[in-house]
Amino acid sequence: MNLTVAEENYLKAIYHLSEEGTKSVSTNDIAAEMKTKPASVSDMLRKLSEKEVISYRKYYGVNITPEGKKLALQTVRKHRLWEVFLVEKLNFAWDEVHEVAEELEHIQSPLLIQRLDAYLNYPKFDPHGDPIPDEFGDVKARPRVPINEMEVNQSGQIVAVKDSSAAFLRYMDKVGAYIGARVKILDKVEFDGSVEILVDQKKNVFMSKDVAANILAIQS
Amino acid sequence: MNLTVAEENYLKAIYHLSEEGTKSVSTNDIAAEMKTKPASVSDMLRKLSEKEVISYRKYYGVNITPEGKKLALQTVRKHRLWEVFLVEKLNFAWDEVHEVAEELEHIQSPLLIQRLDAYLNYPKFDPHGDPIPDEFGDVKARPRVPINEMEVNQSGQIVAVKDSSAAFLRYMDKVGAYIGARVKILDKVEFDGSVEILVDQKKNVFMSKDVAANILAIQS
DNA sequence: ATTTTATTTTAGACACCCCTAAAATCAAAC
DNA sequence: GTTTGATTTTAGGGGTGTCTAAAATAAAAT
Ligand SMILES: [Mn+2]
Ligand SMILES: [Mn+2]
Ligand SMILES: [Mn+2]
Ligand SMILES: [Mn+2]
Repeated sequence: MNLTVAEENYLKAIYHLSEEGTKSVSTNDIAAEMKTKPASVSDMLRKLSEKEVISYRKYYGVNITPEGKKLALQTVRKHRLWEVFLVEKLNFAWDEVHEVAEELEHIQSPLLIQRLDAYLNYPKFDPHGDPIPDEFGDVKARPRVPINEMEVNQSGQIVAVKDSSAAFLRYMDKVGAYIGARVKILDKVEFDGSVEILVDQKKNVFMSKDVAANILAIQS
Repeated sequence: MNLTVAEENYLKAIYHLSEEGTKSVSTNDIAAEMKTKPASVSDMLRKLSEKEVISYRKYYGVNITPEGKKLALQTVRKHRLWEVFLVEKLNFAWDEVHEVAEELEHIQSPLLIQRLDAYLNYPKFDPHGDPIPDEFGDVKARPRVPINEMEVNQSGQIVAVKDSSAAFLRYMDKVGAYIGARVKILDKVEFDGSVEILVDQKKNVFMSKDVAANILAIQS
């Protein structure tokens, strides 16, 4: 099955939205994710459905098929490998890679990806801590907890961010919260869920629940 | 001026054809180069003309404008830098890079190209010996002579190939004629222009005029 | 059960890029 | 100068992907 660039982008979005919840994905959600209008989404859903990468009942939302998931994971794999390349080899900051990877992920060349993977030494995670699927689409999932759900006095290690936007990543840089940093929950405010944490054993940071929910850690 | 991928490809083709001769470029030549139909070319010429990257009088062929040349050279620069990357870093053979570079050259990111250039140590030539324009579009031209135009007993060094097709490059590999190899003209057949050469001071190779015309050398 | 509201789909339109077939134009031969 | 032949353009149409406005449908409220 050959997909166009637009189809690949839609399918990847549908895959990501599918992973978030267990229910089928709505037209509006896809439109929001893709920054297009629902009418455009309906049109695309018909095409993706014809190519049998999604299953689709009008008005009742979308489910990705096994074939569709496999294709989406290939795109995710390419996206994340390119992100690693940009950061590790070309010295991009982790908040500068997303847009470029969004283009690079559509280059069609199995050899290229195979060689890139080898060149990068078969990385397992991208610069944002997200797992890189292998060539068969298998993902090594790590248990990850948003730090606002950790208990006071618990320690852990930051392994990923949920939000990879440049704005959020720059905030992470600002407070010294990099992937791999140790964190300890010092205090939680019951009222609004905000937390105070110790980052990297040296810096106290106070953050809202919304921010904390985007920082994922393994507890230790 | 923003060009679509198709427009970039056409403009690059027009640039290459312009460099070959001094006359303006014909619709048919562009169609042949782009492997499309003349009707499609006419359509595209109208668009490129509106964007003022070519000057175009109906029925009288095309000339590239200074602005168009600058844009074409940016695409050429990206194409050749990616080719170097593929060969030097990802161990592609020089006959495997063209198709992939044809896609990679359209990635939009000035930072990416600047970093790639630095990462590759500011290469001056691509794997086929073609010069890489700098960021301002300046090209360092080398004097290059097709080896069928060299005299008997003259020596030189292969610096480029005119034809970069996989088939021709594999022939080059087969006869041991790599970029940088020394060559000496041993004999020329008046009748059909074919030549016998000594490659790399060790291998005698007999080739047709057509083949020899695609191997470019500096005389020494 | 009916009305209201939110969501989703369809209709119609436009930009892009390609095609075939037909018409227009240029250049060469007579 | 007129005819002929090659080249080029235009006309018309198909596929992709987007949009706005209107219609259809589902879900929620009464
Ligand atoms: Mn993308
Ligand atoms: Mn990422
Ligand atoms: Mn290209
Ligand atoms: Mn080249």
